[in-house]
Amino acid sequence: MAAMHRRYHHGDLRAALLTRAEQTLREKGPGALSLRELARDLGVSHAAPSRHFKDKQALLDALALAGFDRLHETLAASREAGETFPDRLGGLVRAYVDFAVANAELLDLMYTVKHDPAASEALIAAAHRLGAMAEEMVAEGQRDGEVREGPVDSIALPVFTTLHGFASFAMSSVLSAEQVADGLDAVIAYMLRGCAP
Amino acid sequence: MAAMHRRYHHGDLRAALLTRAEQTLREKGPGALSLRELARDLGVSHAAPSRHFKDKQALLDALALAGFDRLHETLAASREAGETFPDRLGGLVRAYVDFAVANAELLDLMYTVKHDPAASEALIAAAHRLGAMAEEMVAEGQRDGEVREGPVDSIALPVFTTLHGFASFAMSSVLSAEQVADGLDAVIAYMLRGCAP
DNA sequence: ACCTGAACACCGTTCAAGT
DNA sequence: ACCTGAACACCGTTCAAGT
Repeated sequence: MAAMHRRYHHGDLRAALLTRAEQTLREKGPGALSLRELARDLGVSHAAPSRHFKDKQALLDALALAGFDRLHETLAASREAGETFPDRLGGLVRAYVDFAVANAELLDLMYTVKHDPAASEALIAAAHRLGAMAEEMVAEGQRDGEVREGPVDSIALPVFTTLHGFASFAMSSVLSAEQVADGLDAVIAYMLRGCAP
Repeated sequence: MAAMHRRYHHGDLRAALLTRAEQTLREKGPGALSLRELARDLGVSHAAPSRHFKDKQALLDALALAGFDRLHETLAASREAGETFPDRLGGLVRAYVDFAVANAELLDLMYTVKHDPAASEALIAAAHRLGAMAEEMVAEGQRDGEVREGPVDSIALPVFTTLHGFASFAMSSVLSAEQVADGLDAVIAYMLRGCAP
């Protein structure tokens, strides 16, 4: 085993790049993210990352996609807990906001305007999967008579919109941590008024 | 006048840099924004911009700040038109969404997570000025009995949040132009339910 | 005041070559 | 398959020097 010591990278360079990239994204911001530094940190030549990501944007896209997966898992888990529609909605909002605060730079990356429209297809699909969760929750609420009738979209879209808007304010520090905590209940109450039969 | 021809820049390099920067931001995206190219385009040495912006981030901040000013003007104008609260709210939403679609990259820049918390003070203040507009509108609606009673913030914050969330989806192309147009009325109706007495 | 020109330390990307 | 090393064309920032 000493023979292959430091020859090739330890197994999965791709995963190592993503992990390390997210770490520096969180600690030093998106501006400090450099492929060359990443390679240096991982003890690999600066050209090595290109085997796994065709360019820097491809790494950023992969990072964003992984972020959507994790957010999706988190929200799905929150949806399980909660007997009533208000409980489930409240749980969803809190989970989304918590993720936004804990992963501000990543969430920013996830929703950043892509100038190349074709490249963002997978990211848009991932966002739609999130929207679909809101739809399911609303539809379930309608079946139980806890949510007003009408096209699911006409309620799920505004709900998802408010959810994301609040998280967006929280992550961009337009709202302080205190304002987020203080405003949360009012926002949830308002959302419930918008959903009420 | 031929004597000063091409010696110094045409009067206001600072303003020229901002104008040109916003143009390339819109046309080629934020990744293509380079100080050196900007200087080249304006026929000035690559070190000249540093006289007006201490670094690249300072230029981006100035750009974002100017964006907030323009958005503020646009929204203030939309608020004048409209006799009833629903009319004024609808006008505000449409104005914000129009701005978001027409200036997606700029709005993204305006709300981008700044890793240096101190640097973004002025930007946060600008966002708060926008929030204050929502507060005024809600307070006015309360006086006229068109909006439910209670602390202004408990209604204005969710309203502003929904507003921004929808614009954010529109600009990040999570929603297509069609989905934005189709969803607008449902979102406004939902907001009004959240505000209703 | 405002700008130039050179210099420095970085980038991302590509490509022949190695194992 | 996976990585290296050198090369290329760019960056942002700084700083003496010019007018």
